[in-house]
Amino acid sequence: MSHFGRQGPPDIADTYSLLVLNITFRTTADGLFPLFDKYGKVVDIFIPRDRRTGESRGFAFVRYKYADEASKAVDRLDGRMVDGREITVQFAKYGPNAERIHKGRIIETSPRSKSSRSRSPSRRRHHDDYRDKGYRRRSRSRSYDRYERDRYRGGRDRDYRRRSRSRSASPDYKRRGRGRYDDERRSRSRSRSVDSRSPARRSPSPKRSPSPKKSIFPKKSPSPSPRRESPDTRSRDGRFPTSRSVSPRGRPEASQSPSPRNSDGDE
DNA sequence: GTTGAGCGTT
Repeated sequence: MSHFGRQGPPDIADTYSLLVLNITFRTTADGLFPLFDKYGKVVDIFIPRDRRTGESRGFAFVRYKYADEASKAVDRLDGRMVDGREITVQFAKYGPNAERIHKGRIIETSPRSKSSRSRSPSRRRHHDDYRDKGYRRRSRSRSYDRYERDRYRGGRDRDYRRRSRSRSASPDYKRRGRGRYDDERRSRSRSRSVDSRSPARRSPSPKRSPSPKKSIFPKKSPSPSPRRESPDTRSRDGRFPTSRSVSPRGRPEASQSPSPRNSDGDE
């Protein structure tokens, strides 16, 4: 009874949906219930959450029984501080089934589901069209970003969507002066160690890679990210377990000339 | 433990 949206949509025929944005990721329906219930009769509250992690996406849907109450809640709760964050309450524009909603009320539903429902022509396309709907995460959560991209792989449209939301941010001003500073610092560094005591230390960037390990390969080192290979992976047989990295032609001599080929699939 | 534009499930 306390948990909403646990069994699915109860009845959205005579309910008004409110979209609550900007809520904390820890805010739950129970936490919003008393807040919204104070302004009207809340039929149900649903908070979409990720299917992989199961965390809230940052917004919730509050269904009211009456429009007047919903409107009041929007006017009252819109801009309210919840859990230390200002939430944004407004009428939902889209319904759960892609229906059109006016003032939180569904005004357009399945047009064919009114007369005869004997035939069910809409009984296909019920697959999990996750990316079809443009399922996007809520943010580029640090490392999760890479993790997701690795999973989907090949989703160019996804990237496009993500980049689109940069319209509100302009952190380009923050990266100013850094280049100049770098240049200046580099200049100074050079002047300092002109040939005082470290002739081999004429690196323009002593802070970047002071000790790039041993130069195993005389040249060719385009890999800025030297991913460490699992020691146990190649320790299994004492040789390179890679199938295509050994010798596609059949050359048994692979231990002498370990081709620095990083064919791990940079794409 | 983390993040922050947006429109939804059994």
